[in-house]
Amino acid sequence: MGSGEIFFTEKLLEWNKEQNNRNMPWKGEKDPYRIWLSEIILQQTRVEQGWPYYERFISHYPTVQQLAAAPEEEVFRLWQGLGYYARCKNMLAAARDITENHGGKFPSTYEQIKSLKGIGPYTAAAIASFAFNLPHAVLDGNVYRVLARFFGIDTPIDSHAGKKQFAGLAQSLLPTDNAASYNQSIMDFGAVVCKPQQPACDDCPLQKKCVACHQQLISLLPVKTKKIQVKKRYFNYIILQHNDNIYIRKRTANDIWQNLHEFILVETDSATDITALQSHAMFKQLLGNIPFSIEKVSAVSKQQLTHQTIFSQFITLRVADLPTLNGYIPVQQQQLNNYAFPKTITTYLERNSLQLF
DNA sequence: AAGGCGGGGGA
DNA sequence: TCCCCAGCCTT
Repeated sequence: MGSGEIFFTEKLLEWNKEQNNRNMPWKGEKDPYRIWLSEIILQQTRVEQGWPYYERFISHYPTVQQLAAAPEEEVFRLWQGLGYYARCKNMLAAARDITENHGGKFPSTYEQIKSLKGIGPYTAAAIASFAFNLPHAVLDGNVYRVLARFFGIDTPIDSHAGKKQFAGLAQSLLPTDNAASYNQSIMDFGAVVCKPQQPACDDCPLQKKCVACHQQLISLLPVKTKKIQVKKRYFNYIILQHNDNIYIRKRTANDIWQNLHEFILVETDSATDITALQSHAMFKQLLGNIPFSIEKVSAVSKQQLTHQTIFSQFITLRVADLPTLNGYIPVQQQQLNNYAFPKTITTYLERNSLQLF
């Protein structure tokens, strides 16, 4: 280990001891179940956003056995609004795996932890170090940024070479007898001091040897190469009502919002008004032979996702008879809150008092 | 190796 | 608008 590396680790631990006042409910937690829950919730998610979800899950499911025994729909309802819903599905699968195949005891080696669904290198290292003090360095967005800046590394962090390089460096910096504390420190440091925008370099205890700070590279590091393409989609949701029944289905396609529910969807490749929509093939296929009256047409709402812009419009139709619609089931309006919906739909439901949340 | 997957906050 | 957030899985 060079002098820069020793300086880095020592100063970081010192900062943690003397200046780090970041507080979170899972910090210092030793129960691997609770640590795991927090880590899954926090994947690609800001602490402030995940915090209330963590509290809710712990309160509903204090143990992994209780989570494993929960109905899937109930768990998705608790996850509703948090995004990246595959995490929820995988989390439940892992909970059931632990209760069924690990005797209800959370696995305690890095490899066993990492083999659980939804747990990759970062989460495995976090659980292994926090719960069991095993010497595995975490490598998350914070760590990439702190290391790239301090050591002046411009290898793209979203490349294979970059991942390998940063993983090796991170591991070499880890004090193997103090993994939990060190891992917590570097992430807190990245979140509080070495922030993405306007880092607090003036108060930074690492500044003396920080390459980015000395070479004016703060805003250039870390380097990312991939740029995402945002595509536009137009969702026309038919809220088909018969008395107090509304038709919904679970999304199963290889697409966004998998395992969440939605109304009758007619997706079009451009903005479409109600008249044009009625001649759309999908509309005719679903509703062509059913007499209906148009009750309400909403304004178009826009939801910006990372990789898609969703324009959605809600059209309320009323029918006199209870039709059979391929793939959709009628649900009583009061029962809608038993199902998980994507944000764009819950927002509509709230605004139109169709459901109490 | 690359692309897909949510939602929200801040610049 | 764009970027980032305690990343992971699939192809």
